[in-house]
Amino acid sequence: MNHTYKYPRPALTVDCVVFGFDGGDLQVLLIRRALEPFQNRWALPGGFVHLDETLDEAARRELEEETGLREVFLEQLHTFGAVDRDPRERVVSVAYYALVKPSAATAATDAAEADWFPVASVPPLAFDHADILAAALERLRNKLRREPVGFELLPPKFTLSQLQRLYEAVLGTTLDKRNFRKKVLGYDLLVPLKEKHREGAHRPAQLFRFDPVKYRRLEKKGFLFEL
Amino acid sequence: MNHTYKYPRPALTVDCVVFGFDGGDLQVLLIRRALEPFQNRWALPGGFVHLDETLDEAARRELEEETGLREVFLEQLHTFGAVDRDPRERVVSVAYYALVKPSAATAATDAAEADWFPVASVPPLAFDHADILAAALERLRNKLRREPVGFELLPPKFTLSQLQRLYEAVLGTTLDKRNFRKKVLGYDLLVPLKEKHREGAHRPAQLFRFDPVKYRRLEKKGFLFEL
DNA sequence: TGACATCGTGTCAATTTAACACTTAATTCG
DNA sequence: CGAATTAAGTGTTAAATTGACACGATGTCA
Repeated sequence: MNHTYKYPRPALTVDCVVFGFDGGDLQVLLIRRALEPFQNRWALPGGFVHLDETLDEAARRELEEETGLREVFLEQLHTFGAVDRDPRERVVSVAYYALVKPSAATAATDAAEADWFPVASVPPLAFDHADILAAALERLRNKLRREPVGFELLPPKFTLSQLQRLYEAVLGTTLDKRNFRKKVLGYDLLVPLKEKHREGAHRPAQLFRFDPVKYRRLEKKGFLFEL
Repeated sequence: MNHTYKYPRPALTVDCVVFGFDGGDLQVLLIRRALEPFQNRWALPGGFVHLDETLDEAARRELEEETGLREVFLEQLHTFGAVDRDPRERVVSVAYYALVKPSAATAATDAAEADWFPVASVPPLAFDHADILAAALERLRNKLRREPVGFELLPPKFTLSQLQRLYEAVLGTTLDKRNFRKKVLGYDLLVPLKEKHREGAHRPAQLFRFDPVKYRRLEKKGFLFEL
C-alpha cells in the first residue's frame, strides 16, 4: 500500500547516541549495518518515525528494537538535515542521546551486532553519524557540568571515586579529589548508605545514592548544579 | 504532479521564533494566519522544507518570504513532533530562533500581517506555537548568560546602559550598574568609539561596538563569556 | 606482620562576587 | 543664565568561592 502526497517529502528518522561508562572510558553503543548503503559499517541505532508516535516514542522504540535498552535517560539533541546525508534520498534525522547504567549496558551487548566502543576510538561510521556523535559528546559535557545527570551512567549505589572518574572521563580533565568531594557533598544531594564498597586490597569506600526528589525541589527554586 | 512513497511520511516544516528588542521589552515577531486552520490567529513564521535545501536554508527562506528579514542570527532550537500538533495531518516541525537588530526589525514590520509583540503579552497562538515560544525564551536566557549574543539584538553601536537594559529585559532581573559594567568591560570585547550617544536632557553616553574577531580568538582558547 | 592500594579528610591564600552612593555632563525651563 | 532634571560614569570593601596542596586510615594479600 503506497502513500501519495502533493509535494515531495523527506523521510524522517531518529538516531540515538547511547553513552555508557565502564569505570574507565566513556563508551558509545554502535550497531553494525546489515544492509546497503554502508553495509557492515558501524552506525548509530535508529530508524523511521511512524505516524502514530511522537519523536521521543520513536527514539525509544528504535532503541529497544535494536539494542534491547528500555527506560533510559533520553533527550533530544539536534536535527540533522544536510541534503545529501543519505546517498539514497533525502532523509532528515532527529538525533537523541541516551545515558544508560552499567546494569542495562551489559544487556545491550547481547543484542545482535551491537557493541560498545570507547568514544576516543570509534570505528568509521555510516552517514553523518560521526557529526552526530561529536554533537552529542559536546552536549553531554555541557549537561554534565550543569545538571546532575552523571548518576544516569552509574549504578544506583556508587562511590565518590567512581563519580569522580566519570567526570574526568567525560570532561577529559583531572580533578582534585578533596575539592571534588567537598563540592559534590556540599549540594547535599547524595545520601550515604550503610554499605561499603569493598574491592581490591585496600580500604573500602562509602557507597552513596543520588536523591532525585531533593534535587527536583532545589531545581524549582532556581538552583544550579555546577561542577 | 504527485509523489508516492512505500510508507507514510510526516510533513516537515520549520518555524522561527524571531526575537527583537526595542530598548524596553523583548519582542517576538508573529504572523497573522490567512488560512485555516487557526485562520486569523497569530503564529510563528514558518513553512515546508523543500527537498533541495537544508533545514537552516529552509528557515532562512521562510523567514525572508514571510517577514523580509535576511542575514539574522539563526540557530536551531528543538524539533516538535507531537502526533496531533496539526489538526490536519502529521506535521513535524524543526523550530529555530532568530535574533534581529533594531534596523532590520523595523523593516520586518512592513511585511503584510506581521507584527511585533512583547513576549510578556503575546496573543493566543496557533498550533503548539506557545510551547515553541516558551522553549525559545528559555534557550535565549541560557544563551545570553553564557555567550555574547546580546549584541545581535542591539544596533552596531550601543551604550552600556542599552546592553544592561537588554540583559535585564531578557533575564527578568535587575542588575547592579557598576558590577555590570566592570564585568562586561573586563572581557575586553567592547571597543569604545569616538562618538557619544546623545539623547534626552542628560549626560551623553559612550558608544561601543562588539569585537567578534577578538571573541572568536578567545573562544577557541576555551574562554567562556558568563554573566 | 609488613607491604600495598585506595579511601577520606582540612587549611589557607587568592580570586571572585555582591553590596553600596555620589559626582559629572548634558538639556530644559523659568 | 542659573537652577532643576536626568541618565552617565566611577571604587571600595566585606563575604563567599575557588584552587592548591599532603598525609593518616583501613582494608587485603602474600
